[in-house]
Amino acid sequence: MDDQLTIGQVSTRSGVATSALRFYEDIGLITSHRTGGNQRRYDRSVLRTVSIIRAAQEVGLSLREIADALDGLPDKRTPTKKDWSRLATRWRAELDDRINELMALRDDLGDCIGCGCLSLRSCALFNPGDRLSTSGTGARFIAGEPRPTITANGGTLSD
Amino acid sequence: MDDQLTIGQVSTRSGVATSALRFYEDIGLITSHRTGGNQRRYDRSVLRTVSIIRAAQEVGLSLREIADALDGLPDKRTPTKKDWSRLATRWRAELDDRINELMALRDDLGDCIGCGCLSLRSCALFNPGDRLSTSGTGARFIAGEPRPTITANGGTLSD
DNA sequence: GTACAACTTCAAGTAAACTTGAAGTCAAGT
DNA sequence: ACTTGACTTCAAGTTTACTTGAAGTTGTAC
Repeated sequence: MDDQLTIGQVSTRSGVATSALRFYEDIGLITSHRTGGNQRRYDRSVLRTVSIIRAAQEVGLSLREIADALDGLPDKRTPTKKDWSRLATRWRAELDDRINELMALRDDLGDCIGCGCLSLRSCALFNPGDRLSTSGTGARFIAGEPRPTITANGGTLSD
Repeated sequence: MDDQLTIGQVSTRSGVATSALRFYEDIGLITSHRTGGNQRRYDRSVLRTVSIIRAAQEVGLSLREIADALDGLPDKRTPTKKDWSRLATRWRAELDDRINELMALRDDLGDCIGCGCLSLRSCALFNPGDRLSTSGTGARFIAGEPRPTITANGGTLSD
């Protein structure tokens, strides 16, 4: 009946471990206030924020990026309908990019399976240079995936 | 003119840092032999293996999973055309799954943008339980993404 | 035959996103 | 009042996929 939720309740309802919730708070993704006895109490709106965090993670964003997006909101931390709409629109675009990348890779794989391209002369999969140049502009590597330190020369592999 | 490649040459041709190549060798993904002076020399086929490793990573597999797949080959380590075809087929299926997941998420995002579902009653994005039950069987979480330790109860969030 | 880039090993560091454990405090039911 | 589960902090540990650095060796071009 209380309008405030304990960390355990938030955990149960959101499916996110209490340790993760504390961690999110440490890095400023969510906020809480405290009881007299120093226990956290959460506003119900934290459930929305946590859901947004998880959705954004599934899109492929790092917590840092999510925090930045949330910090950029005019009225901090608890996104309004409009805020959410804007975030969703932006994230959807990133998601589109990632989907397109994966579909291109899938096509490559399909070609490889069909053409027996282990001879590799014409296989896009075996030509990193080609891949990079054909997947358009924008982020090429997903978060956490380190960029290659040396640019591939795109040389074809001889069999 | 030598048929053997130094680690630097493999790095340049594959776009993979020398430190990464040594690391791959440490964990058994690739092999080399040594010169009299203890320097690594690679067979040209290592380029194929490295390409496969990178492609598989892009699909979302961990190095451990890749190593397992490569170890499972009848004639270890350097996949033949047929091996490659089989790997590619399997990985393409995983890629399909991941793409489908992301497209479902994209649709959810699209719905959210359109419907102003911050009231959240009907929004798939805000209902982890629904998401899990609608995305079919098979791997639900990509490699490296830790499983939630507590299962979501799928409760809807009140606004 | 010497300079110098490229190589060697090994230990330690890095980053993200958390989890685990210890040692103690709080809240709620009986 | 007392028990017990839920909570607190803080430091350290975990995993993946590498990178960095130190200290020394090799290969090759001149």
